[in-house]
Amino acid sequence: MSDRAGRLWQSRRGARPYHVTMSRTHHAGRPPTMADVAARAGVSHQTVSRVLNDFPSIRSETRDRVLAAITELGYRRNDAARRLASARSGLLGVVASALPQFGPASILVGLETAAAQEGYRLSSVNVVDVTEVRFTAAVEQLLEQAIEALVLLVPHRPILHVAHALDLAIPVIVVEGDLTMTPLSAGVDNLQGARVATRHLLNLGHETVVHVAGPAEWLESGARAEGWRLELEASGREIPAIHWGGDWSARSGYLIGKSLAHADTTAVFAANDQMALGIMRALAEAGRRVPEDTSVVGFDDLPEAQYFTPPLTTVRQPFDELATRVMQLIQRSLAGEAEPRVELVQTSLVIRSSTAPPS
Amino acid sequence: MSDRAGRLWQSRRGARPYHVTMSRTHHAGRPPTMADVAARAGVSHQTVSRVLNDFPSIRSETRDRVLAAITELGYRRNDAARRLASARSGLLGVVASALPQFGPASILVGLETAAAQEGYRLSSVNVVDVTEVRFTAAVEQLLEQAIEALVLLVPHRPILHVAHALDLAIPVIVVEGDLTMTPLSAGVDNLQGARVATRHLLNLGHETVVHVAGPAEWLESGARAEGWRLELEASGREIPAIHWGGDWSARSGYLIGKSLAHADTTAVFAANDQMALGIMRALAEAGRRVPEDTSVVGFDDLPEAQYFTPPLTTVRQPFDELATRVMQLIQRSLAGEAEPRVELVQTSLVIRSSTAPPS
DNA sequence: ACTCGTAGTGTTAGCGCTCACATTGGGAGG
DNA sequence: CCTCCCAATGTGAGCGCTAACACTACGAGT
Repeated sequence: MSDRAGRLWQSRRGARPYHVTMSRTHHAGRPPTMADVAARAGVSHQTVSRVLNDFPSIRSETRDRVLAAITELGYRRNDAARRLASARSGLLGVVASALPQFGPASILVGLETAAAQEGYRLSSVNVVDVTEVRFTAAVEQLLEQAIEALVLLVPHRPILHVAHALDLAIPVIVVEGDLTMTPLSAGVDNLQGARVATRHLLNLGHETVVHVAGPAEWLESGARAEGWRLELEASGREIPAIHWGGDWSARSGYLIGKSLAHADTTAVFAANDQMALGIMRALAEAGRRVPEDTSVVGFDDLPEAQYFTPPLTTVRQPFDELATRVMQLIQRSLAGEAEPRVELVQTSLVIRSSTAPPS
Repeated sequence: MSDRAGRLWQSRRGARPYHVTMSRTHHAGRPPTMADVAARAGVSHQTVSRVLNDFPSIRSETRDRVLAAITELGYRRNDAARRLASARSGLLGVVASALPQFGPASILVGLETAAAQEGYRLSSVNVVDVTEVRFTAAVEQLLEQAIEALVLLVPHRPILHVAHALDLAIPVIVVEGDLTMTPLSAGVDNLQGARVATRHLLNLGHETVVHVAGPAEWLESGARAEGWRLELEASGREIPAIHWGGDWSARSGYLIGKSLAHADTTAVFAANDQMALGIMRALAEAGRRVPEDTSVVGFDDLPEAQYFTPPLTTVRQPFDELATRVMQLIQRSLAGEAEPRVELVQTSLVIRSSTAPPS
């Protein structure tokens, strides 16, 4: 008999560095293998394998015997051996750069769900400081795991150039990045979203709209700024200088917001909700009311945005749908479909109380 | 010759289900192995292995030859084979349940950083709907990957009982959970934080404090409610009924906040910042000013909390430090130290403008 | 009766690594 | 000058699984 029934086995042999020598003698405590299960069930190891992999032609009585043996021994399949023998990892690699942010985190969770439905799992790495070295190391680490596709949630322009230069043999899907640079990409239609936001403010009667942009190296920043510019241009309005220096944080919005609190700014389009929050705070402290004196629009539609003071008019990003589309791209590409493809997910304007006609 | 130099290799053999038959014939396009590198460098495969694993006794000229061969062939180590042969995964498993939330996401990122410094990698699974079945499946999936320790970022009471019953042979670290149930756990000192928050309000002169709790099945909810209760009790104050029904979201705070907008509530302690935001919104809509009519304290210190209207007084959680402590627990346990241990990270009260003496 | 197909199972050979041990060639110590 | 040791490298086995193919029994078709 092995350990007590139902014990969940797990080797602890491994708790040492690779180079430390150690006897390989099979001590009684090692986790059971397929051969152990096979012996106990009175079948061959291959039959055990077939049961575990849901092959059709197994007598149900045999299957039951195998399953019973598995339970009795507390057997658990060794994923490393499986991957090695099958030359399949079933793994999708994800490199992310701002996981504590609502957007990336939501996409990651959505992707994990979508991947699970197709039998894939995720292996993700968060790159804290986004440098070429760190990024390459992250990709390298994922490739050693034999990921079958790579998803890039790192919308930094320089990094995407690096990614492009890697020239991998697996599909690479860029999410929220430059949707023209990589064959496979998916993203929110930032340009359209920014145009709609700007148009909303113009329709309310504002002469022009000021834009507080995100960090310049993020591609979304560029797309949103471009959408804003295009819409102003299309309406023949004056195009104010872009306020750079934002880093997505409320704090940066607050800092920029302070400089915005002069009388002739009646409408602000912020590149995300957090910065919009900071801007509204700065305006309030300067004695300017939102929306009476200044209208503010954000981008993202955070769950909290509805409860800001005032509730924020913003552009909603459908993260779950984006995740689904990414998974579709991966599957198509894995199935051999080679054409470049850009999945553009549409945003929607959520009008709340932070926007009003100029007074 | 192989492909053009520098090409990053990656097998595509795998893009099919496990049971689909396929020839194993070595086509020219397969990724290079250690043997290929060895042949090119004119050494044995073992020497290549030693170079890759930083063994000391390698002549530097040999090392250079091997490294050159690796670069020329675009060789990349096969992690599955490595794990199988070494019986080590170098993997830490993480089960999380609310990744898009700031707290869990921050801990995960911090843990990934801390783990990387010790040569470990993370394999994480997010459990979207927290049921026993889903949770067990997540753990099972991680165990198949031969994780060396398991971190539970799932502070649901029923789930932790399940986890306890699993009886794993690897260290299990519960983060933010019941710090008495599992031998190894780490968390923020919710009780202390809640007491300090409550005391702050009492010190301002409030008669008593109302508590809006988080979801009952989350252990943090209980600890924060308990801290609040203890502090009121210690001061001999009336203990109002707890407002349950919150789910951490601003929306739930808003709903509860509506019922709070009657005149005799002068101080509210919310179990997190988002709910505090919702409460403040509801109070504002009911014509009650914060902090003049009602003081509000949150918990978390989200980066945005400082820019709420009014800026929120709240309890800061040091997520990064928590992650570091978790890693320390893991290492101690992996090193064989067996005693139960609870790492309690101290919170700090951040006083801003949402609290004031009653008027 | 004799193929033939097929359901159900077993046998064998790797997958690409690391481990343990074997082997070589100097340089230090007697 | 011979031994011994150790640095530097090689050889062989095997980790636990899946792929490919072999095999058996049995019922259907002719």
